[in-house]
Amino acid sequence: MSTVSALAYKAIRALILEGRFIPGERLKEEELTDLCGVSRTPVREALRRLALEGLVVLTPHQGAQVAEIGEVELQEIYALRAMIESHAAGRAAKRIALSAIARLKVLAGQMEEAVAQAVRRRQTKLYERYTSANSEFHRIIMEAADSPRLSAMATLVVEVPLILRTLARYSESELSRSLHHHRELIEAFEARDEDWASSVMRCHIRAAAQAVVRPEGEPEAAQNDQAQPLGLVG
Amino acid sequence: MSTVSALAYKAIRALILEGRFIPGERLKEEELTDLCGVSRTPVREALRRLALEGLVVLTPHQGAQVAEIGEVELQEIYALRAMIESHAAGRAAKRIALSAIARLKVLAGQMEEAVAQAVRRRQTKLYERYTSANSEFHRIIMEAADSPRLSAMATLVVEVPLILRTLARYSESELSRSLHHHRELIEAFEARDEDWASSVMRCHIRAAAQAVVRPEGEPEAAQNDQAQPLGLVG
DNA sequence: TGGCTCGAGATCGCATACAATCCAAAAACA
DNA sequence: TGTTTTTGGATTGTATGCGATCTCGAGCCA
Repeated sequence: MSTVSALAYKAIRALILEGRFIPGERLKEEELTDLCGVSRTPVREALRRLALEGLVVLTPHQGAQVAEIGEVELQEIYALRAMIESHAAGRAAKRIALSAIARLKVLAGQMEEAVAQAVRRRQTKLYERYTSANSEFHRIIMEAADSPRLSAMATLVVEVPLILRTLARYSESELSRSLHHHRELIEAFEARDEDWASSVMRCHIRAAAQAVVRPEGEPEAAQNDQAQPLGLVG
Repeated sequence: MSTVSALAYKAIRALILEGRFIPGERLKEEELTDLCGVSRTPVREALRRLALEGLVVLTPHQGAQVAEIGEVELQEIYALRAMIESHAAGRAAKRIALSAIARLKVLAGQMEEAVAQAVRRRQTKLYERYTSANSEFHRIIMEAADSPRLSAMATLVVEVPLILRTLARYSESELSRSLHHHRELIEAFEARDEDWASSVMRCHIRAAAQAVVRPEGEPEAAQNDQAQPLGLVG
């Protein structure tokens, strides 16, 4: 978009998701004005938009602050995410193009490779390769569902948890299960089985919900089933 | 709220829902400025908010217009509504207070009475009594679900169809079914049966989706199963 | 006559000035 | 010394001015 307002929106959103502002922190308009290099008007519009998307909360005459998310709220959000994404998967099963399915296979392969490599090297960070592939995987399915409103709802529940900078700490067996979910989803799509796809996605999200932990949580001593910190995996 | 911005939001929203602006009509900021008695800034904020809620669409440098909804979009919306409200009913089953259930019974009774009266008098309009009771019925359930984000999503799909000024044209048997759904829902709540409540609500919405027609549709000759035009019934 | 270009008017986007509100620290009082 | 009041600064809310962009019709050319 060519509008300055959209620019401010993206900038502020990025700042929040990068953790430059922590949950609960107050966002002063003038401060953002400096950071974004635009005037207050577009900053205000961006804040209003972010508020409706749930990333910030704003109280009249008191300004905006980054949304705080409690444990129960996080569970609520994951429940909604399971609802939305499973619905999307169901719709996608009837509509997704063969080329899109092919792309899903590539992505699934990339994730498997990334995990295998991380396990081999015993390294704890495979964020980038895994999560970017994972995001695209989910995005493709959401697009295939072909329901703009559903997409809008998805961003509502997918992005908000990110402000917590939550990491999913997956055990090796959990990781493996997640990878199998991806493959099973693809099979369900190829079978054009709405119900199957929907069910697998529901499992996938519910399983992910079990693995989210707070970033300040210390990396505990590894169990024999070694835990892998990741970005959001679900 | 004390802010002028919120006032403008409510005013514009009311104008749209009243049909004072028809779908596709352009909303000029200055025009709204006059109608609301405030300056352009709060009007702009209101329009931005309405855009995110789906009531208006706005394109850069071209202003806002009331959202237009096609037939397929309407079906999409009802599918989402079924998803959202059935989920809400499920959550509500586990949480709803007994006092709220009591209130639901009263409302169900009122709707039954309204329908019975309308059928007796062969009158075609029972909008007000029925629809207000119906709205409260659904609102209570949504509140009992105790999930703010879910509520937000609900307004997204409940309000948008209203700009079409759609009427549900229910046959007497369909009306009867709807009333039975209400009672069945209440029973499911009393049984604290999540799955039952969810399923009934899904039926309720899907059935409603079948009965929505455009307002400009002429009132066809009544079948032997006499059709009752109503507001949104589902 | 039909299509294209260009320009005037209208409208929007952004910046800025002013007013209303809130918060916190200091002062006054019990 | 503890509590209330007041007052100043900071911050948000609202109005308005200016420049940018778009729309649409008149005029021009083929």
